[in-house]
Amino acid sequence: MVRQPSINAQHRTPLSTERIIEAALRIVDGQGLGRLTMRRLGDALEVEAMAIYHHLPRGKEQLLDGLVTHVASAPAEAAGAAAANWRDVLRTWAAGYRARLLAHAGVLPLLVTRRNPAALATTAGSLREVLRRGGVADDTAAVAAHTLLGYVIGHAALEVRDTREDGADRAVDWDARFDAGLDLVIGGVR
Amino acid sequence: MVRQPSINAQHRTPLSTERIIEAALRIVDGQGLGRLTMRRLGDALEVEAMAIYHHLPRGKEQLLDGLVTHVASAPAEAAGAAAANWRDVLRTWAAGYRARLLAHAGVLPLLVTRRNPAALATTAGSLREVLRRGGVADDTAAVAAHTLLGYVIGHAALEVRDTREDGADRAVDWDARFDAGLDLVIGGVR
DNA sequence: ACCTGAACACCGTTCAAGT
DNA sequence: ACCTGAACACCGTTCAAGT
Repeated sequence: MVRQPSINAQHRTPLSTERIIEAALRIVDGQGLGRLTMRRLGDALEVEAMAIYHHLPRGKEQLLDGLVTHVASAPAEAAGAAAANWRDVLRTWAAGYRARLLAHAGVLPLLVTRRNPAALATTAGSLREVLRRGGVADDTAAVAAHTLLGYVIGHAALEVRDTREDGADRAVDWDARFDAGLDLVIGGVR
Repeated sequence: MVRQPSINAQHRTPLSTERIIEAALRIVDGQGLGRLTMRRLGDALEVEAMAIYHHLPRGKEQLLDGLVTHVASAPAEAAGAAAANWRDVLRTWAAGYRARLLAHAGVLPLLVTRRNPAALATTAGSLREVLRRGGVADDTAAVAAHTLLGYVIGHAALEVRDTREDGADRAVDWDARFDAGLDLVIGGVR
């Protein structure tokens, strides 16, 4: 029998980096990036704000880095990319990545900063890998990977801002728009 | 003869929205967005921070909106776009817009927010116009305009973060990378 | 090891007051 | 009309102290 730790006001389930990042993401998704403060985050975790520094010594900077990693690190699955059509693999990845960015739109501004460059590099690298395994030349693969990743991020930015057509207030079918642009980008790779 | 207002400690050249925005952009470009505070901006303008509110009643929100408009509103020149090759017109616009975004990289996070949607809409509209005058069908033009604008913004984001290749520390030739991606996007439009 | 409480140097913004 | 000064309710972070 495993000894259960006694739970009371003093000894709660302890904080962890994961729990902190998840709580922070919940605040950003629900209330926006501007309302993510160390004090509010502490409240959400039922802890004093200063307790967070014990787990994230670099403070808020490290917290934001964690959010970027959590949202932006979503590499394409290279498994079986040689067998399957690599265009379909990239299309599937792009759809998922777009959904991810839109679900956490509040994190988008952080993705566009100098912070935490490794997060996006991993994702970009996985796209290159899919292309190379699909038989695309190295140079072309590098260009296509960055073009595709840039397109998905930039398009998500336009969607979030809901850029209207031409000043007219005609609504845009963003799903169709994204797919058409995606075909344009992926279709151009050879 | 026009009467010159006397200039002394009391009656300096008065504040204006333009001067405020320009000073703010200088701070962002030189020290980063995080160091743009109303108090520091006041210092730069040799005025108390509270004086700014007289010109920007919505305060910092309005200040940031102004920065976005100043940086992101750079429409393509449609003049003579029918005569000239529209692909060249778009290529030239893209190069200029990219340079603009990189010169004011600190503003990039603001471009990716819900604020001030009109700024980007104008730019997107001008791209559509260039395409339509070049004889591209309406639907295709709308897609291509958003794809191109999304690509340029997203690519600028990748550049600012200096996404390394694949985890290796091999440096990327961003100029060449951008041009190649641009050809991919523009070349795909028909 | 993990968390708290008080304190410090900042923020954005309001509001009444000065010229 | 245009700007100032004091004040308020917040920030992020430090540091010594508690358990």
